[in-house]
Amino acid sequence: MKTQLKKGVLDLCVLAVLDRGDSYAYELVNQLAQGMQISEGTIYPLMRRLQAEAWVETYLVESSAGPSRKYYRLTAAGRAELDAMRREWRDFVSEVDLVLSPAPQTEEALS
Amino acid sequence: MKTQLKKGVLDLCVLAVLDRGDSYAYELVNQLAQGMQISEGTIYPLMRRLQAEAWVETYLVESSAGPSRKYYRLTAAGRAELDAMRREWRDFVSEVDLVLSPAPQTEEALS
DNA sequence: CGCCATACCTTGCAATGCAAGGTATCGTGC
DNA sequence: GCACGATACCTTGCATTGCAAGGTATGGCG
Repeated sequence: MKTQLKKGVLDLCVLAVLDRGDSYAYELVNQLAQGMQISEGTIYPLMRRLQAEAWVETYLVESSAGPSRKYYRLTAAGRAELDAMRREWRDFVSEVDLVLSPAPQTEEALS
Repeated sequence: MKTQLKKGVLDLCVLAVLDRGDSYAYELVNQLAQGMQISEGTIYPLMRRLQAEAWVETYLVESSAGPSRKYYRLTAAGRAELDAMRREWRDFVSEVDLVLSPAPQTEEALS
């Protein structure tokens, strides 16, 4: 999957996944990696940004099969942002599809 | 419109517009700027990239209202690339929409 | 001649995805 | 006990690309 296309969409995807239930970075990578391809080097800085924006908050949970997991939970602000991003995404897709669709030829263009 | 979302889509949009007829950078900006917001600082490096990939070729046309225009014409390779990019775009949108759609809850998740 | 629109272009910055590499914890097998 | 793989965290440096800001040149108009 083309790297550039993902820019600006991964935030949305992560928030959407978190909206279905709390999770931690390592798990998020594995979930999203199935269809989207995303690596650890991407997710950790990303989660820091989301937290810096106060869209998520964290809590530690000890694991019986490795180090403690840092779980992320959507905040109210995060949920609001998710809604806004969903709208932006829809508008963006519409806009691009409009450009991609064959333009209705004008009368003079048909000569 | 969010800057990051455009990354990787502008190539596609420009190729799609050129597929409807030759054009020059200054005009492309004005056309795309209506819905997409794109500036000159973006288009000129972009056109150079497209040309470097041999997806477009150029020819000069003198204008009666300013300096000569550098027209861009899609090459056969450019048209093939456009088709490939259209498919990538569709797949990408499907993938993101899949993540955004509420996941079908599994039996155990419903406990 | 000055000014605006047209039309070209470059430089430097910001954002972000990723590969590569590093650290620590836990269970399993020897 | 100890090596090893899986789990889980993290950082550094690079590549790509959109954009603001600024620069140059042409042609028509007052």
